[in-house]
Amino acid sequence: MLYDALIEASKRVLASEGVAAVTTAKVAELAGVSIGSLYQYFPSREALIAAVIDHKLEASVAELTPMLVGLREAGLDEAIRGLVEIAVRFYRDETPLYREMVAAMAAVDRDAHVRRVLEGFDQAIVAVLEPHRGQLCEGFERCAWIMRETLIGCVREAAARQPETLADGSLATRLELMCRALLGAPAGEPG
Amino acid sequence: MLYDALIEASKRVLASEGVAAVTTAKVAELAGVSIGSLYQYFPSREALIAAVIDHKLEASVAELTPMLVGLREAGLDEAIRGLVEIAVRFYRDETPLYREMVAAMAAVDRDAHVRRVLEGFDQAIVAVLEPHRGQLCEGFERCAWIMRETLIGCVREAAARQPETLADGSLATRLELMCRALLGAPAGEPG
Amino acid sequence: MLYDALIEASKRVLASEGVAAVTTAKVAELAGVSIGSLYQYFPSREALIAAVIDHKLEASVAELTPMLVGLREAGLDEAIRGLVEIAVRFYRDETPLYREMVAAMAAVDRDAHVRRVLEGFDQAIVAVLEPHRGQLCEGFERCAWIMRETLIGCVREAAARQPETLADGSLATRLELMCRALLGAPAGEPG
Amino acid sequence: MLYDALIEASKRVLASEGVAAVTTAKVAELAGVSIGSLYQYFPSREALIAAVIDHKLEASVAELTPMLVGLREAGLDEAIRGLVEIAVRFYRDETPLYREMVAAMAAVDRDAHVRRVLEGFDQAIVAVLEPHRGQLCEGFERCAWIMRETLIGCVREAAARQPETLADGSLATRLELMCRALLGAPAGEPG
DNA sequence: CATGAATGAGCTTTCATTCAT
DNA sequence: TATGAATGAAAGCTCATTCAT
Repeated sequence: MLYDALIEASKRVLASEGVAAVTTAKVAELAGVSIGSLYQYFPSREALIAAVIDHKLEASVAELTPMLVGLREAGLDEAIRGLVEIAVRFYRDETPLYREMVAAMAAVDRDAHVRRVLEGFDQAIVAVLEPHRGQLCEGFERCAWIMRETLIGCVREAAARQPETLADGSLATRLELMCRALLGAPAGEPG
Repeated sequence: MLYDALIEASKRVLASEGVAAVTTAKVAELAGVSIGSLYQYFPSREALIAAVIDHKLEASVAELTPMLVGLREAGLDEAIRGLVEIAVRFYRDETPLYREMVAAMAAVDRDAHVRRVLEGFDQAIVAVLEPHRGQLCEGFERCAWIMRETLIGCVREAAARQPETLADGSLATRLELMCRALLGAPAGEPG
Repeated sequence: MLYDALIEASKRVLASEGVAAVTTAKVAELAGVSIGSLYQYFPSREALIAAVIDHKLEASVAELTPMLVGLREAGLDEAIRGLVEIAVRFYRDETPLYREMVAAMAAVDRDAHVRRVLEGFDQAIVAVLEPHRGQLCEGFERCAWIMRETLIGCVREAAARQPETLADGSLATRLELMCRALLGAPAGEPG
Repeated sequence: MLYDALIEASKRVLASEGVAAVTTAKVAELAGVSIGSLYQYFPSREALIAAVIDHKLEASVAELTPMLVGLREAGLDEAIRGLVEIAVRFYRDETPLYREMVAAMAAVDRDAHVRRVLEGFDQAIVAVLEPHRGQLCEGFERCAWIMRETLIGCVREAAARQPETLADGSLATRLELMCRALLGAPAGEPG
């Protein structure tokens, strides 16, 4: 489908050359499509970029949701370790695309949508921790966004500038410690 | 000096309208300078934007360094609390400019310089904690970047989407807990 | 019939938005027809616009001819008054469409056809005056186009910029005076 | 001056090929100027076309005003003959440009300006006739636009389709008769 | 015949950059 | 040095037209 080809091409250009390089002509050519066709699927360059962002966010949600749901059955130790692991596995490889997506959002204003997706993640985290509320500090639900921001931010930074800490698991260990402290969870048995 | 006027004008446009709006004509006019003159100080638009980024980073360093140096005398509790406080005070208000600077960096590639600045911050943090190494876990020096990323990331996100947690101090409290856990510091007395 | 629907849709767009807005896509949609079908009835956009012009001219001829024929029985006074009246009744309301048609003709070149239609009108006017040739100046037949141009031009201008002169009949009175003078007709009894 | 070259080039394209053919690229090339420069003098294609119209109107005013002023000293016969003559001399050669200007105005909306210019002409006509008000019908001032419309319209039509009536003076004779009748002037001595 | 997705030439406009003054 | 008019490559977008279904 041309629509998908255009999204795919845009994503490729975005990840490798940045928003400014996402020109309608380049995307169309890379997708093997005429510019005219591009404009039959997207009313403007802005709309195209917005669609790429939305698309990527949706894909993230679709990929992460089942993983998070799977953790609802887990014990507290496993749950925290699982959340950290998901962050690592997921954000490790996406760094360049995400970096450019931040720039793209500044140019296209998808803020409302992004916020909705992030809140969805926060709720999913809360759902994972809920069963263990007895072991957690009061108001732990309001910490979900801090956890999410810390996990994603650190994994991203690690991918870009401290890759060995991802490979040897040392980052994961540190993140678990931080999350436990944030949630008021008792010290876990060494993973 | 014309150079400074141009940097200042660029920063203003960047912060309020984004990288894409930083055109040579607009910057020159805002600086009260002809475009011809702009090109006498900067070889290209890219160079101008890069200079703006560098300038802002240098200013951050200049502003934060004395604060960090001041913390070298402090006790561990005070030190940790102080680091969190610095992050809050400094990044709370800069969110829009930083957001646009991320987009700008994606377009101009200042990575090496950014890395150098960040490493400088990490070393400053280590210097603050050094006196208390007996109370900290082994290898705490290698945690500085995690701390830095967590503090900056969370404060920025809070400024953008959870401002009340900055006002009521609840974010600061949580961040302190996380930092202590990260560093292996003993539980502090309630601040 | 699709043909008529397309002509009708074109005329509507032409009258309300001007030639430039007459796009094949818009016309086809308004006619409830696919663009593909449009091209089965008209070889090009030009041909479509030309057809619209021709259509409108034909309709004018069809509507005015019986009125003019009706005047052949009339006395001279009545004939002149009738010619003025026809111009007023007919061109009063068509101003916007005619205005756009002038622009359209400049873009499509229907000159030969227009000329033929206008000559038809001139002959019809002559036929109305013929019975009274004894009361008219020599060569009055060669004045028909002057009469036609004056009547149409003034009524159109009045409709656009002097509407009250149409309502109170003052324009009609003046035009009658002018026509009489043009034709060398004796001063008429006040209508 | 580039400004004038651009106006001139536009006028040439407009007169010979119509509004639709007035593209920024074509005008710039014909003027021997880059498109970039065109946009330093005119903010848009619309503005360029509007300027061409305004320019032409101003030129007409500048050319006709002294002729009209010159007629204020004249006797009634001479005045009427003079008004007709001015119309003939002036509009005889401009037909194609005026034809396209009508189309252009429909596309650019200069109506207010055009109206102002036309009213100026009407006032100038009144000023020419004023000294003879004793010989004219009551309310002759309100006939100026009818006179103007008739003269311009008929000369234009003659230039396009009845050129011999311009050459042999027969049109002028007829128009004088019509004007006299319109104004209620006594029959003039044969010119 | 009818459809409408696909095409691409061509239009308007912007903006980084140059260079004669 | 400072200026800003001039440049033109390149971007976003439209729309007449075609053609496989």
